[in-house]
Amino acid sequence: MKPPKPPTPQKIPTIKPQPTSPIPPPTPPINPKTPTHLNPIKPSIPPSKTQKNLTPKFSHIHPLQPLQPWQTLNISPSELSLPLTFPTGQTFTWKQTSPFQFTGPINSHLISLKHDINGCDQSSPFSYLIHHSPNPLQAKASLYDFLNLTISLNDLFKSFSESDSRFAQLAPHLAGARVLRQDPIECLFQFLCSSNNNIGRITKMVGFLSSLGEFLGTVGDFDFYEFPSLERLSMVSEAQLREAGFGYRAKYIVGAVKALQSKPGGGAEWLSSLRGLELHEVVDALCTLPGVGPKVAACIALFSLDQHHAIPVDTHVWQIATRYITPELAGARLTPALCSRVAEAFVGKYGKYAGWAQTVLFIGELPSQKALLPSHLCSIKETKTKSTRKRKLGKLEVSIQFLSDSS
DNA sequence: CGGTAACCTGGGAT
DNA sequence: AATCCCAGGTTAC
Repeated sequence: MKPPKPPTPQKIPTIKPQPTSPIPPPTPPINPKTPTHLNPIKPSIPPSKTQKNLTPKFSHIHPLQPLQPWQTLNISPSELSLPLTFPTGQTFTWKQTSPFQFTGPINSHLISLKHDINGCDQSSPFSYLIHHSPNPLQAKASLYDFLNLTISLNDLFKSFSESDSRFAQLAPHLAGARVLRQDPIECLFQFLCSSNNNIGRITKMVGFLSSLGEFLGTVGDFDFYEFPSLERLSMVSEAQLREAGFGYRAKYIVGAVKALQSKPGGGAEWLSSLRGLELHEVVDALCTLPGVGPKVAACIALFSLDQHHAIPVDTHVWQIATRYITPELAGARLTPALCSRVAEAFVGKYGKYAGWAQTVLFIGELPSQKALLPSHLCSIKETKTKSTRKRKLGKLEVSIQFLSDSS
């Protein structure tokens, strides 16, 4: 039994600009001589081992005065599942703030979404609460945009199920798994943190970056910040990031900020302007940024740049593909060339919104979700060491087979 | 141009 | 207990 935690464990006093005024460019508040003073990551996550899964019992009691009461969202559960959308690796800034509630920043709004499973109208069980907003009238529009609600998940699922019987089997268990439409800057820096990394540490790193932004409020045990602008991000040094535990990704962050700031019209505008381009142009442009390769580029493209058929090919997707879509690649290793093969195969199978299908299938592969699926739909994940060994041994053979296949 | 090793870190498996 | 392996990869050789 432990006493209630202090509400603001995460703090970067040397970095945080004045809360109310815009950042004064001539006098950046960072003292580069004292990077060791910076130690925000550790306190951000309590040291106990069992903290993560336990949702606070009274997290609905928060110190913020809500601007307005809860308001209904006109969305059905088949169009949105909170647990299949927020904690599944497309955003790391939203947190579960009670059993059926998630909270996160959308630009400078801080919003909670709640699924009321006891409500009278189960066709429209969601409501939202604006904790903080410079313009509450605009918050709803921002929320709808963020949730990508102009796209009908029902229609997509229907279409995917027609193209793929396995998807049809999976679909009922993964209804409401939605692709968000995030801010491109926020999305970029989140996925810069993701390379060769695990969810827990990515979350900590993103928490660090976030805390460079304007403080928005506290909900449950979590502090929320507006994701920092490039200008604010530029105030943190590589040394500070390394000190904070970013490892080699520290130079990616610093480098990407610089590269973006050198773009005509400013990096944020440059990034957003990619929304109108073709996927290959978007990916090429993103890959010019340090730390952005094909995988990260696809994530940014899909999760923030309206590239609905971008396919981030990671190890999970690779597993799915070799099992169900391109079995001829089974046993081969994940190389860039094969990644694009897999991506093409996904688009061939699911079409224009293949990225959404990929997201659903990816979620189905997550250990947390697998537990909820009927066993016959679960892929057999035997002892890892064995399959890895086999894969390595069979690599040459399979590559040859693949080459002869495609010629 | 395709294949490989190195890269930071921390948690879990061996 | 020490080591290995892996995690939503990218880069440099």
